[in-house]
Amino acid sequence: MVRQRIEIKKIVNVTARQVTFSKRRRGLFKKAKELSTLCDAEIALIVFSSTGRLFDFSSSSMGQVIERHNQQTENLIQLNQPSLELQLDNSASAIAIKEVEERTLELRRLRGEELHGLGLDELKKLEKTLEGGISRVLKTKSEMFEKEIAALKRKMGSDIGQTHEQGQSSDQSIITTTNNGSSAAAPPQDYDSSDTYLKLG
Amino acid sequence: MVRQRIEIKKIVNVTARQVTFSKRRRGLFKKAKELSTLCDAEIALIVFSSTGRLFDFSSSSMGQVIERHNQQTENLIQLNQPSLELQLDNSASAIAIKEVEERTLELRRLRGEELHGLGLDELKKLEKTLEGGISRVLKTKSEMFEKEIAALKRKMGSDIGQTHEQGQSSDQSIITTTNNGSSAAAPPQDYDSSDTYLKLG
DNA sequence: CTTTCTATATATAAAGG
DNA sequence: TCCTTTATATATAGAAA
Repeated sequence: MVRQRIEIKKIVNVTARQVTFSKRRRGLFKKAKELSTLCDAEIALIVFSSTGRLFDFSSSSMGQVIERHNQQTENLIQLNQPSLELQLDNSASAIAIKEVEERTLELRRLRGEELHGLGLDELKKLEKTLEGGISRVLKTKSEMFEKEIAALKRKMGSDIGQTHEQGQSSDQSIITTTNNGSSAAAPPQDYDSSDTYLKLG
Repeated sequence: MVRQRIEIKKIVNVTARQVTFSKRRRGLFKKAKELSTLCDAEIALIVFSSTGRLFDFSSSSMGQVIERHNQQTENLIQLNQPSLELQLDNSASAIAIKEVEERTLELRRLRGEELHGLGLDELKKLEKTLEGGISRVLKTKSEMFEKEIAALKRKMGSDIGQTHEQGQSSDQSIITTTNNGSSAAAPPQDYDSSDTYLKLG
């Protein structure tokens, strides 16, 4: 990257590799610290050199960040590592853990997080699932709005046409959000089969 | 660090913070990957944005690196209690099963299936998650297309001796147009009344 | 939140201690 | 492995889309 661009592949010369490791490791940790400070992010960074030496950094506590990571990704196994072997022998436990992992991966993918290994077909399938999900969520939401509106109308009818202030700020957002989600008036471009995603606006 | 040196302290302006986070996060992950490749280092990097989104990278497997880290730092203890194997297994099993249930429910909700008990806020949150997911899925998909196109152009160029100007990656069109025509992932629920929410528009 | 552009601040490859 | 120095490759602040 400097006097001569280096290719990003393993440096064969051992000495050069160590030197580069030293310098880049420092830079990396510096950047990590800056990011956590500047943007109020929670960061954990663990680095093992090729010689096995450990370097780490955590904006809060390493265990805390790792635990939070586990909660999101739920690689669960982490939590049980002391008795991992024993647990793997236990069929019920092993099965359950496997299930958790499967579902966790699927969840992450639905959140758009673990997409890199996927092929085109899988991405399309994901897309379709997401479109279906959002469609139903929007539908449910609008049903709630309709009920609310109906209830409000009943109330107004039973009153004498007076203005009331009981309306939460929610009803304003109701209208906005609903409009947003249901812009079916102007169909986008061409689609051959799917019509669901137009609801995304 | 550029037109004006910035102080390394929390950026108060929310928008500015997000932008900086986005850019620096990318830089950080890039550096981490380069270091692991160049120097054959084992790296785990976990970042939570201030809004709670997770980003992570691991040169091998996250669990593997974390476990190695734990071994070095001796963070973990437990399992000292002999004769508790059965209990551990049982509790692990119970925990895992509970996790499976939680994740299954979340999955179903993302698929738009188990929405009835939810309140407005939860629906909105779901919607946001789904939109984020689909956005990233589409982005990933279009990136694949772009790569493919670029590869094809290179090929054509070397075959015919033509020069091609790929220009900017202005393929927003791909994203919007790219809805598939294949892969039928049968959506679980009925669509017949799926236009209900349009009435509010 | 992501990305583009541009002007500059940083990081770092090389080489030598 | 760690510190220089120097010349150059990258990263990124700010503004805007």
